[in-house]
Amino acid sequence: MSARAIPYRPHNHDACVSQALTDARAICQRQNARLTPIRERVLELIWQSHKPLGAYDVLAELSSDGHNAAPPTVYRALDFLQQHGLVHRIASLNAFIGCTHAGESHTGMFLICRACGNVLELIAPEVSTEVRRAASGQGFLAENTTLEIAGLCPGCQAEPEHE
Amino acid sequence: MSARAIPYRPHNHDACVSQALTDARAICQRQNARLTPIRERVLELIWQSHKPLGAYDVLAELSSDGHNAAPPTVYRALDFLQQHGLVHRIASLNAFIGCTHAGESHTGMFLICRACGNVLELIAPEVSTEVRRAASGQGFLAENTTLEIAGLCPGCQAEPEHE
DNA sequence: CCTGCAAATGTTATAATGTTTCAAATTTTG
DNA sequence: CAAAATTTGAAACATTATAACATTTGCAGG
Repeated sequence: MSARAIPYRPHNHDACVSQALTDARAICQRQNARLTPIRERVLELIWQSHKPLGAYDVLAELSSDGHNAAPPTVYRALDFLQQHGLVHRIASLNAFIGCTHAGESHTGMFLICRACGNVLELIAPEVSTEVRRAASGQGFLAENTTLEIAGLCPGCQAEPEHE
Repeated sequence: MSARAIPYRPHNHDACVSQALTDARAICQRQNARLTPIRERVLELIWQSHKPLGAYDVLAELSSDGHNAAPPTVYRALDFLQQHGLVHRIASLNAFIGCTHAGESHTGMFLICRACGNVLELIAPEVSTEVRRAASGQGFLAENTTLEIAGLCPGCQAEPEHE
């Protein structure tokens, strides 16, 4: 898997999207899962930026496509994409973001900039290790970790308080 | 601050509640914050168990008190309690739980049992350290961490799959 | 080919969670 | 006490998510 762009920095985002779609197709094929047009379109919409998108935002985009969709359509597509590790849900925002580590088994950790809204997904093995250790120290069997960190990205620390 | 009960194990829960209320009064006094009757009642309700309670659950309890409250009443009380570190919001559950470390400055980590629904709040300095390290490794200024771990508590691992 | 099953999608309605707004009451302060 | 600030009441509304059931589509086996 190739080097990854940093959300906060300018980059050719179209490349992110097409890479994500290519990866997704491969992953679904490998898993015998059907990346139907709707699902692919939702994935593409989610990937429009590195800012998480709400389900109803996706819905609105679909509508402006001319696709007359209802909420369940979107939620079902998102469920599918989550199940196959293609998108993540950000619980603290009720929103969804494309997985930048699809295919790799991982527990994501999300750095959410409260100023620009971009989110960086990070794999931090040392964090995962300590989390597991802390849980098992209590005899707790950890299955699923939600780790979301709100704050300021490098760019927004530099120029505080304006778009 | 005294030893803390473990949610998963039987304990005199009334003691938890009254301890929490006593602590809360002291903390609010110290901070010149007004723990009004509604706020105190909401805190008490949240503390009824070690399972997180939804805002509308609190609302229902208030109603059965005879108190005819509307949603904003509950959300305002919960905001206040959060602001003063007396309750936490569990983002992955849209629910609230009493803080078992009120007064101590901390970043909570929550072990959520998917079987019995109890939640243990944990302070794990090594985890916090690694989280900070991972964030600042990206030049990210971390302000607020959401760390919620779903899984099975010791008791529910022992007797799998029944109430 | 076609038939029948399973998976996916459409459609309508509704549930669950959370906020805005403005008015009234209460508490604090000068 | 009077003015200001905080808290609460109340109604409406916004947002997020799911339930239930009908319909269509893709596909395997006869």
